[in-house]
Amino acid sequence: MDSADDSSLGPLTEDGQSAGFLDDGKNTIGSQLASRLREAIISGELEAGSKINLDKARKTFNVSLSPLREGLARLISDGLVEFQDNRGYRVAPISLANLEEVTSLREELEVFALRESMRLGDVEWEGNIMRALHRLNRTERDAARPETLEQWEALHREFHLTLISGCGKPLLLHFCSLLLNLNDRYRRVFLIRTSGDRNVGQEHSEIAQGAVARDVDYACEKLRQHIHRTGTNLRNHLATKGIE
Amino acid sequence: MDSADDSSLGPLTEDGQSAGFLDDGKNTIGSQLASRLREAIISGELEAGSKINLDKARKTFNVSLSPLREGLARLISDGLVEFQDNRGYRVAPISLANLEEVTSLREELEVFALRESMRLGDVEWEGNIMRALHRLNRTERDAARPETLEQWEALHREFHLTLISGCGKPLLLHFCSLLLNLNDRYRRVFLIRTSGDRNVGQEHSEIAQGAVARDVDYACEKLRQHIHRTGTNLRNHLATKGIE
DNA sequence: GCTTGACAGATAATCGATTATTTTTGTATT
DNA sequence: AATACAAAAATAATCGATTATCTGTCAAGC
Repeated sequence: MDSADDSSLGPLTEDGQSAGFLDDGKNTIGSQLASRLREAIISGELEAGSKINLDKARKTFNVSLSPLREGLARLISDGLVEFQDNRGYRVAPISLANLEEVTSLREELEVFALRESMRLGDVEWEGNIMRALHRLNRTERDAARPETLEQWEALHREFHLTLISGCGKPLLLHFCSLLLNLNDRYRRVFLIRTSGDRNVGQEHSEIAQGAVARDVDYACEKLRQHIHRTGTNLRNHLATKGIE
Repeated sequence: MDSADDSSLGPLTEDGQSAGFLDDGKNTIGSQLASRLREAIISGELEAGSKINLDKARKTFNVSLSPLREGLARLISDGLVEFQDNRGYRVAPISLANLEEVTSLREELEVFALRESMRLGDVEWEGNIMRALHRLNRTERDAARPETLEQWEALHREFHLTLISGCGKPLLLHFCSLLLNLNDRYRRVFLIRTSGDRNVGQEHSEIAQGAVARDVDYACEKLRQHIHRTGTNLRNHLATKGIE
């Protein structure tokens, strides 16, 4: 059938969300579900485009409809789930067109946000960048061990968000965070190894150093190229798998 | 108390949503609520920053919690409602900083979308612009008659969305639509008359004509100025009312 | 007088059951 | 065989009641 393969999705545990943000520990079931589902979608555990059967999901996660809908509603804001009245939810599909839009918008918005951050960011912002860079570059990605991939993805996301965190524009940050989610899904679904002619670690370093040195043109151009190369790389992998 | 003043909000009627988009008529209560609440927030009927008491709202609209939460969840995606676990919903607050961000992002995103539309848009896109422009310029705004204001707002929104509708980037359109919502709320809450030195009708005409003539630099600059002036205008009104 | 903690009322979250809608299946008709 | 329709099954939406959490109040202790 068309249903998402959720066979490996266990019931909810009490861990809440994982990544670096402070967790007030008072999460509702709906919140936990949102985190759990977000990770399941971004990691590819739930297949892109597949229908989400509420009844099955309810049983899988051992929850009632209310928090399930609650959680799914949040993923709609994230662009990871689509919804139609009386027809339910489905995992947002992937496509070449979507990937290209995500890449194009990242080039536009992330670069704009970086420019603004360089204009407004303070010393703490600079420090946060250097820390995020260091942690990222110290983490090895080993395709054989999935937990290192997850770890790397989290730190990579953190790095990109930190870069632009000084821009003072909450809405813009929200948009960028959303685009990053969508982008990361492509990378994780296609389990990309960076192509031979790239040294991603160095690319990150150049961006970061340009940023803290306030060399606006340099840093922005490096970031734009970084995003663009990732897009090209992913596009090739998509083409290989025959996705249009 | 802190609760939104919903005294004038009646129970749900079966009208569905109003503006020019095709309505499949099969809307759920949650959908209708979302439209109803969106309009209530943008029009200022629900005060910015006020708490939304679920129980009162439930009684006001004569619905159960489930569709109420459903509707509110959608407004979160729209940036019109904020939510915190176990602490409920509140109408998104307004502030000078938020207005400035909205203006700034509109300048960035709408102009980008217009540029892309001019690159990709076809003759139908051009036609849609001219129609939207004509309908907008034919509609008078009379502060004495609220229905003309609503009408004008709907057509104005339609015009701006049509301008950028040729860009071929659904996500970008979504962002712009969201920003337009936020922007329109400021205008409607502050019931702006355009300042004397502006002829908004002419501004719209210039943008539209530049767009269909494919004079990229001209049209984009006119649009940017148009957005910027609106921002400045609104900022002054905000300052007058003592909002920071 | 000020803080702390227990209680009560208010509010939000969740559940299980019911209702509405869609989708599938089977059958009769052309 | 293809189409159209009707009944049945599957699925989504909603409801009313229950449970969990939060917030304000008041009294006891310092």
